[in-house]
Amino acid sequence: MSEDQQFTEIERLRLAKLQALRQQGQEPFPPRVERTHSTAEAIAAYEAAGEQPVSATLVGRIRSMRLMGKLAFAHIEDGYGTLQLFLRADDFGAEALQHFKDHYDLGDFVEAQGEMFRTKAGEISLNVKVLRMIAKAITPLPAAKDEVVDGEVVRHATLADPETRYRQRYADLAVNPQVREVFRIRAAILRALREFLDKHDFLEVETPVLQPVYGGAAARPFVTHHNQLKQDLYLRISFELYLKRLLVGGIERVYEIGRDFRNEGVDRTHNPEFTMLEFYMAYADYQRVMEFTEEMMNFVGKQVLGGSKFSYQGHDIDLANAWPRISIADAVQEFAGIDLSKYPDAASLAAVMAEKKYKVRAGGSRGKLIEDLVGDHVEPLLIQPSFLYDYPREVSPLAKSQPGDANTVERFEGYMGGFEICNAFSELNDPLDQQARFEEMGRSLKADDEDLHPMDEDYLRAMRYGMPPNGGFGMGIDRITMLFTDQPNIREVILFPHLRRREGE
RNA sequence: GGUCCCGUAGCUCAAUGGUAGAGCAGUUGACUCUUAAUCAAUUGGUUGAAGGUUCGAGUCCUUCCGGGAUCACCA
Repeated sequence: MSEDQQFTEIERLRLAKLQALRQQGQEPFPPRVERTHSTAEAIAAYEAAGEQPVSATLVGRIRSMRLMGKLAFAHIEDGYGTLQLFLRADDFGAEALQHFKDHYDLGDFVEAQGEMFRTKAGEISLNVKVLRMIAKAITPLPAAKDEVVDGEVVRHATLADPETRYRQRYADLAVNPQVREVFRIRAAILRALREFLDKHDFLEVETPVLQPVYGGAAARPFVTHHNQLKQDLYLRISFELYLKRLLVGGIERVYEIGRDFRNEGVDRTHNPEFTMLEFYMAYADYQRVMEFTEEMMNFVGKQVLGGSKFSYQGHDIDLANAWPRISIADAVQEFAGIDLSKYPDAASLAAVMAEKKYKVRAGGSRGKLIEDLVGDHVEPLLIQPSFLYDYPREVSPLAKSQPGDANTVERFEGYMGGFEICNAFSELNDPLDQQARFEEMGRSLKADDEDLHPMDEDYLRAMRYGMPPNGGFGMGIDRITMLFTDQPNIREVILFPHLRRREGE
């Protein structure tokens, strides 16, 4: 491929401008810049000085240009806002103005030194004395133009194609300010969660991403290989079993925020890698964790949104209302019209579901069928923050059974906006019961997939040393971010979501 | 993986089976208070790829690539 063919016509023109700058002794990518004010600071300083001229050196990216014969206007954008540059032949120099017109483009980063003033049209601007290129843009940004309507900046014909936006997130972020805002909120959520947990004496830890035995959830793992050890390793599907080992070690309250990997289908609420918070709290049960969850989410709302109310996809949601707590049995009775106590086994439950024309999965256990009922008939209705509790034992191998009801475990899930946001239980700490559950699960999984044997002997050994009773909790950060930023798709809250590889890339 | 929809200029989008277009961006010129600046002129295309039907395909058919929605899957 010749050099000409890898660049578009516009790019070749810009490369020529870059070469011209170099030939004139102006380095288009200098290593150091001057900056006395951000754009916001410069405006504040000018106002604070009673609108008397204030000297300032600003940096930023050129976002608009309006060129006239002996006068030019341009807006630059930095991390704090935008500001208009005013270049007039009288002050800036006729030759310098022509040089600017010939060599500077939208998207270039510049350093501008001059004095703050107000234009005749009333906009606080920088009357530029000296302008310098600090990073030349070869490829044009995909945005068209900004229009100011009632003080709001409206950007026209901006990058909209989702594929390009995700593959070239840098371009998306550069031209779509609302995308930057999503990730600012995401960071604020993480900060607030850490602040809350730290305040409550939790210790933040990091546990292995590469694991010889995966576990803690029912999901297919990614497999990788360590060459020197000649050993297959799995990317973790949860943190659970490692974090609970730490309770055995005497850490009473522990949490981890990090990445989980699940080799499963991809849709608008699932990405192959996603960010999870898990915490474990010794001497707490699932009821205590439920209260703590409400408290934590209200704290996050206050820190991130400044209150408890937000809107998600047209629904007004309020974190501060007491979160309704509904048992699985009551929820299924109310929303699916089935009294679970009358159908004690998979066959009879499947029969009544078929009678009601509900979807029935072939060969599903009673617990699995109950989960399906909840997923189809209850979950989509739970728009306001709500808890479902008391789950079937056979879909919860790490949760403690209810006293007096071995088939029901002390577990809850939190819902908001019509999807699951968290999952928690009174953690099983009886090593003998745990071993039986693993064996049970091994058998039921074996029927589907011979490869799935998540028996973790070392975890059982840890538990035999004695694990304090504790409540555990897991929450998907991506989904919380979707809710708080009103995004319908998980890819909108992940900077570089996974997409299929394109030919030749 | 199944089904449906989509892919046209750098960006946003048009085009009954009949000459591939517009706005913005770009280029050239005019303009000393513009702000989607304005005015005049103008460049830019293997219509995602490869086949097929047809006198003629952006449009119809097949396969492939990529994306979106939905279903399946996901304690």
